[in-house]
Amino acid sequence: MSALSDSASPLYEKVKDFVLANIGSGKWVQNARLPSENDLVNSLGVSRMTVHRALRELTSEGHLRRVQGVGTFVAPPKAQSTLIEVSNIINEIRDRGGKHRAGVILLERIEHPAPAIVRAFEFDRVKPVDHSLVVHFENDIPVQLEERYVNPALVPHYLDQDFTSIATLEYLQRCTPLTEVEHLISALPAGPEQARLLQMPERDSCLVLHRKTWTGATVATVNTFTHVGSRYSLGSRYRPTHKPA
Amino acid sequence: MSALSDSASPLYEKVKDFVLANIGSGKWVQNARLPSENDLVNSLGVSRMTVHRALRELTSEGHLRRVQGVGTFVAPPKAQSTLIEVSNIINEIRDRGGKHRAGVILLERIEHPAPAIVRAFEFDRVKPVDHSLVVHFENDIPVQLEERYVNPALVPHYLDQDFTSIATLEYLQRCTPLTEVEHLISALPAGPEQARLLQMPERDSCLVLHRKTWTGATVATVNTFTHVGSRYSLGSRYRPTHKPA
DNA sequence: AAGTGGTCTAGACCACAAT
DNA sequence: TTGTGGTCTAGACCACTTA
Repeated sequence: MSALSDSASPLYEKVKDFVLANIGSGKWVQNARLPSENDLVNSLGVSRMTVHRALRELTSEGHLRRVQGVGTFVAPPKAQSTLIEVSNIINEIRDRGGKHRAGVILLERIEHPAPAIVRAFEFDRVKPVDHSLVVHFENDIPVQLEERYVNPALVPHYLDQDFTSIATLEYLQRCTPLTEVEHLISALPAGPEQARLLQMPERDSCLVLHRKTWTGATVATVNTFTHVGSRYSLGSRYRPTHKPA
Repeated sequence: MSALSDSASPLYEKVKDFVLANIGSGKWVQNARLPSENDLVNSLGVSRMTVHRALRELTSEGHLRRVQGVGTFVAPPKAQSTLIEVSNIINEIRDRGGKHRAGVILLERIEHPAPAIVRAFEFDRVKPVDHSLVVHFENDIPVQLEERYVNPALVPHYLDQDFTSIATLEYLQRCTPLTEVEHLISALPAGPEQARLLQMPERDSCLVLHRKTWTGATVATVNTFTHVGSRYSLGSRYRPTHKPA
């Protein structure tokens, strides 16, 4: 009695499917104990290494919990969260097959930044920051307004790069290891400046993504990406595990 | 000549560390070809299964790329993306110390869903779906309109749960293993129904999160979460991976 | 002491790609 | 044909928990 499907997948995949099917059908409920490896070896007719690999992978995928000397158990449901991937706008446009163009509005070093900027960088006193404002076009239609404040102590020569061809995030990551990222997504009506630069009606919805990055305990960049609500959405597909076929 | 560290970790971990050290030091650069499994077996003095497990895990972690019949190569740096975590609204509100309340607007089984719904579920023919519409309040102010379409074949008795106390996602995950999630975030002006249910001015900005989930190849749920732009934003802080000492 | 999972080996067969 | 990675086995030893 094999109880394993007869498709042309590896044996350990069939064992994984067998276990997932028993969880999915409710036969093995949350926190229930699974048969031991040796039980599965006997009932499924495969070697222990194969059973072990299947159970090990299911454990690393979050479906099982294993305790040496005790047993294997059905794990509680996945952490109560799912993930969204944020890629850079240039790759996104190119992946869609669109034509990308960037227009530099402003490049400057601000010697005496406004209090809000100083606060965002968590500076203990006023320090200069570099500032860039770039519009990204997809097929000559503006889709994103990219505003960045960069800590020159971590990213030297930020203003000297070629903003029209290289993804800024790539440049930053070459300069300093970004160890932490904070995102905030909101929906806001367009103000006059957004409306002008993004060629959209004032008061129309913008999708705004704030991103703040750190290198260690130091704030590296403070960014605001403003998108035309009617022309842009942020998407992702995420596979917690991944099953071939 | 083992070249492996002598700490008390498993052999396959030492092999992984050995490989990562060679990549980290620049000895094996991007796209360079690694020694074959048999080479490593000979030079490191471990069995092929152990080498194979180390290389397999490094591949699944994104450090290597393997091609059957060809060889093993150093993978290009991690994909140019950062992640946003999406948690459920009830936990979010409670984490902020707010008072959560949910109001059920509609619970129904739709025997003949609209074409758009049938298409979203990727059904081959018209099948019934369960439908719920719930408003979530934070301190008695509406913040989210939660609309869900659920596949009854995967989630039996969906309409019978207590929508006011349990996070719906938790309930779903207890019923069926969600293997894939797709998100789409957009900013849109509020229509009449949104304005009424969320007590917001019409045409004001909404932050809309679409979420579609799968169990294997089957669509499990199709959801739309609509938030008042001026009262809600989606946030997260992310720390890229780090190695345990 | 008995049962659990964790690791490791030696050897085998296979599918695949390059030669 | 040769070499690569992919899988699988049988058996072994170990560390750990429970009784």
